[in-house]
Amino acid sequence: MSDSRKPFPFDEFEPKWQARWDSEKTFRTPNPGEDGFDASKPKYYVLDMFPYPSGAGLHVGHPEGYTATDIVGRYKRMKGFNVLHPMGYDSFGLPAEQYAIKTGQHPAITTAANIETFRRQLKSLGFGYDWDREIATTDPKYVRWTQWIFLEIYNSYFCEETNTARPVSVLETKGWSRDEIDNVRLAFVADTPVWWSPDLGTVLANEEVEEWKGKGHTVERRPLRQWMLRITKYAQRLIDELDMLDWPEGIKLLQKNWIGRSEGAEVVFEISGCGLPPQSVADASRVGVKRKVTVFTTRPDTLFGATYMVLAPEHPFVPGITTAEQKEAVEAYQKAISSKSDLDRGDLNKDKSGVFTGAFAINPVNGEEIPIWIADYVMMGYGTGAIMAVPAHDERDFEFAEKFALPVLQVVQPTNDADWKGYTEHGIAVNSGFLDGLPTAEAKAKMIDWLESNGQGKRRIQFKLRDWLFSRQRYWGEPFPIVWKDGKHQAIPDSELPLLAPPLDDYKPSGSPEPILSKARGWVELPDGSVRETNTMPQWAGSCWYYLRYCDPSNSDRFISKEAEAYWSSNTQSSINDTQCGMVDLYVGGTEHAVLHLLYARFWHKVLFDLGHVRTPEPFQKLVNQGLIMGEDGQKMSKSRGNVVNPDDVVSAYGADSLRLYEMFMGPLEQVKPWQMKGVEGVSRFLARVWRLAVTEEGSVSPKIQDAPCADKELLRVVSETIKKVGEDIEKLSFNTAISQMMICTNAFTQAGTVPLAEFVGFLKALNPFAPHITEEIHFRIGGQGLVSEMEWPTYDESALIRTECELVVQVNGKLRDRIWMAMDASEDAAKELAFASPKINEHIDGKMIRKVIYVPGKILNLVAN
RNA sequence: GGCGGCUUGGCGGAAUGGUAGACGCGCUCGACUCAAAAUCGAGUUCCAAAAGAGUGUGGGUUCGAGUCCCACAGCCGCUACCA
Repeated sequence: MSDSRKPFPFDEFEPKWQARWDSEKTFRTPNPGEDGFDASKPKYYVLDMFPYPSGAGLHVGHPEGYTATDIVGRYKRMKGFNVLHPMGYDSFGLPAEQYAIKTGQHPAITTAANIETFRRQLKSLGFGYDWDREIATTDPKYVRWTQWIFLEIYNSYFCEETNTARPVSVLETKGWSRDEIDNVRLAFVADTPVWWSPDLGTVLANEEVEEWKGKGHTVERRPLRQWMLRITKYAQRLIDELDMLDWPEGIKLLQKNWIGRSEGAEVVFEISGCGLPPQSVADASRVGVKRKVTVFTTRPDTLFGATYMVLAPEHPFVPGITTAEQKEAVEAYQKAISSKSDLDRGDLNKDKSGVFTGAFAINPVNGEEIPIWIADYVMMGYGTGAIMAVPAHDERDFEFAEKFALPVLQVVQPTNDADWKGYTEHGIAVNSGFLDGLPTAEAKAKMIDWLESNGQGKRRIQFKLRDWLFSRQRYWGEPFPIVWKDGKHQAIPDSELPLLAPPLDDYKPSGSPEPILSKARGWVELPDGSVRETNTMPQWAGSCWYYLRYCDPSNSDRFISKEAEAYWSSNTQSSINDTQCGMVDLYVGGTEHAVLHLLYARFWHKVLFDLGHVRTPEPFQKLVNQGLIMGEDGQKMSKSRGNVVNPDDVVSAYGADSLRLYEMFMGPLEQVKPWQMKGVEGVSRFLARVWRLAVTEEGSVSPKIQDAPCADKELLRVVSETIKKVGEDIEKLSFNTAISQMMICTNAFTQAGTVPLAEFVGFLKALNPFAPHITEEIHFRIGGQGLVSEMEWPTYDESALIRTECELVVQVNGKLRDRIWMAMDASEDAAKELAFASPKINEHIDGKMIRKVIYVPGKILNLVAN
């Protein structure tokens, strides 16, 4: 498109207004105590998920959420709020480092260049961020406080009595020993089997494994010494406190399922001596095997139906209990399982496999001996790594029992006519001694009582959630502020923060699990003989608290000042309910962070809450997930499909306002929707129509603009309705319908012939949050003073909305038969009279009795006749 | 397998239980133009049309259902032997 073809000169005025907002700091938000702070205004905190600054630049998904929050932020400013609307960069992490390795440049350089690109692109879209609050997680001034928060976590334990974190100093005063304290810290070191990726040179959290494997990296299971965060202590609170949040129910459920609470019981089985030859009993005692195995079950009511037991192949008791005859088979099986990649264990698991250990366990409830097997369908990582198998009422156990010809014993009677074999629902207990006749729920309770009073088990709540594997072996992350002395870890003094990674020539993966920082001997080895921790933190660390730092981004004394924390946590009425538990009023971002980022950030926030550093129990009050934007072919955008749309191209062809408006007009924010370049043209045409209302082809003020009271009642009504609806729709985040109303309003202006100035300016204000540049420019060209962005939200006269006449729909037996113009407040009798006068109505009620009349004034008259 | 979401014209999508298809795209016709583009105006669910039919399918509640309830199907996500 050549310049002369552009319907309005966005390429000239968009950069002009961006420069003006920038130089005048139009969107600067002062903190309490700073110049220009107005304490009488309520606060509104609207947050975007900050981008990871990749080399590829922004994609069209970014401006979707960012435009939505920008509209809300600009609108709330106009409505008289102190709006906190910041932006920053999640600039640590594995992708940055991989990119640096590929290009041979230091990650600090590539990261800075990428941030530069992102900043330019964000500014070119005219977002009203307070750029004075811009942060990057890699900034040493930011790292300093990430490390400080880590030390707060490190120096805390979880107090079971209060159900909160407390400083470990509490334990010191109680006389706890150093080792005892280290065992309960919220950040702790453990030797644990982890996912190690040789070509990435780092371990990965369980939840990251799939992502990187998908990108072609290899991953293997290894036991390694790692830092962990005790997030499991917060499992119950992380579930319960979801109730206070205005989040989509689907996301809440996703988190609940991830945390995976299940109620059940531990049952203790003794290992029977009968199956054990003397030498293996001796083996057992030598390796410290207790002669009891504990299983976890959610169905203690089925204990009478347990016909065998299964241990995970890695279960530590396995070597001790295996009989001499079975030893070879068991070891072969264990070896086969450990060499299997998890892919095999996952995808190719159609067939159950397992081996008999030769040992037996005694069912505590009836004294029966049942065989102990090992099988890979039992995981070491969940429950106790051992199960009682009840094949009659568990699908997996049933499949296994069928394959290995193990007995299947019914203990639950279905309540419907289903076959009892493989019946896993609740029913009535049978063949179960003292439980017989009880429904499942009661049977569970009675069995747990029995187990507890006989010392054979106890009630237990089990979570799927594992402690958070928090260390990485990479270069591009925050080093741990920890040194090791005499085999024990300790925090470095606060005065040494931030602890930055040493410069390295080579940060490529070595193929060994030794962290990359250990290569920097001069950094690692300290004069007093202690050595630095060489692991680094995962990318999540920076994104766990960035929303707090925005509140007070340049504070060098605290991660956030008490005053800033108090003000930005203060209660404003959210649009959904009146109580506020989260600091951020509105948080918009993609579903890909539904579990991990949002769970980790909630966890850190709760620790900070417990320690008295923040006053809200939750970080994010209202969460909205924007839907994915698909390619024009309806497929996910990807380079390989060649359907990627670059926002820069759209901006240069149609302007930033058109891109913003189009992304909001595509459909509901939360919905998945395909890109259509024709649609961008459509909204661009709409903006051109608005432009031509006020500006002639020569660029002067259109003569249609008349600075006189609006005499056109209908036009006045449309403008008033538009201002009303746009405001309401922004509150509901229903941007597509707000835009369609503004299109209706523009069409009304166009048809009206003259455009009354006051109404037109009101309209410009309503359009401003969506299309800030063109509205500023038009306002300027028609002689307006000041910035539209700094004006108050337009008002309208309620009386202008009132209609006196309406088109009443007349139905006969629910079918539309006629429409009648009549007074809005007409009585039912008057409406009926008009209806009976209609030939179309008479045609349908002729010769019939009117049985019932439904009249909704202004809407509908339904005659029920037969 | 489990959980969640979605299903409305040729397309993107509108519809507090009350005129289905707002608004936009596309298309058709007209105006302007030597012509085209742009722009402006009219039309556009289906059927030639009256009648009628019509919101994935089948049932139900209701004076009235795209909307509420039950069952089913298809598509898209996430998750996966969690005992």
